[in-house]
Amino acid sequence: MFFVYNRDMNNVIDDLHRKGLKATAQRVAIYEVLAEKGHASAEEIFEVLSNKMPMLSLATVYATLRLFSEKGLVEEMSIYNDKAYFDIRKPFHHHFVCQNCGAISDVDIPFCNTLKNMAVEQGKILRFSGVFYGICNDCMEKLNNKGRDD
Amino acid sequence: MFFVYNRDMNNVIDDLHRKGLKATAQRVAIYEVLAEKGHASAEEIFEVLSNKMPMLSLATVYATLRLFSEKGLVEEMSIYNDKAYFDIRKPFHHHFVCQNCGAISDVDIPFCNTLKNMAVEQGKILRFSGVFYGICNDCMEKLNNKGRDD
DNA sequence: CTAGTTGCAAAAGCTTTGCATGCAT
DNA sequence: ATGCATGCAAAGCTTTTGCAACTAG
Repeated sequence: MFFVYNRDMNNVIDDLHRKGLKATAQRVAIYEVLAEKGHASAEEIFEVLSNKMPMLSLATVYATLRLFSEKGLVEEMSIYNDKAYFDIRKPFHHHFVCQNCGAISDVDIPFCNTLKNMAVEQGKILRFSGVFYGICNDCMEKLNNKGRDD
Repeated sequence: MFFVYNRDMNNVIDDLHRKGLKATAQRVAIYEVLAEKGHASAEEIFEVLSNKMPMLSLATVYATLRLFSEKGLVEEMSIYNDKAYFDIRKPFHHHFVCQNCGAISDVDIPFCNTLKNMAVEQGKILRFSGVFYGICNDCMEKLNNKGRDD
């Protein structure tokens, strides 16, 4: 181990060991970036880390995220169809995506039982992904101001 | 116009004209495949049509789907992050995706107000995408039978 | 007639793979 | 010590783009 991202590292190492994974520096770092950001793409994680770990390979980030996903440490989000985002597993929550600036924010909502009950007849439900697409408040404000100037 | 996919073609032509689009044979055909299947990927549509329209280009299918999406004739679905699916616009409904066989089916549910009200504080909501991931009834049965044999 | 569409091939972007090197346990 | 991880470069997919030929209105 030759790299320490922050002091809570031991918790992360334990988390990885509990899932039967070797606690490499790369895995710990990737996990911590995700824990801090909540959700991120492979590229974003790579960017954040490449200063402190210049040798880090993007392929490793992808492999690690896939592994984490299989072990249930993170959840792969389908928000844009051209890029995968990964989310640290939390109790049920959904996402709001701004179609203007691309920002993704969490929407903390208890799982909607109306939905669940009506879908359950299709099969066994393992998870639900809810995504709101719209314009975030910041962009609404900017767009309104722009409208006034014209 | 040198190709007729079926007899309801006139309705499709009108739909396209109403959106200010030229009614080319390719567009009519793509629209009709989508109307019949409900949702499909560009590749799937291309496969279905390539018998009857051997000259059809996959790039045209992509361009057409993007155009339809901009005009509100179809909706782009993010279900798998590696491939886009397109859905004929219908009143609110969600999707069930089988993680075993990949089948996508509709879940007809009125828009859940609990969700909508709690998300509205994040910004202006334009649309909501709800996806249930699980194992469909067919696969559940097959998997159970397999279990018995072992 | 003319703007907009198509087909083709090449390019772009995201993700995976194969393999030699290196490291956690 | 050894099986698993990593890094690198190349390949694989989906999707977009540039451009010449064509066509719907």
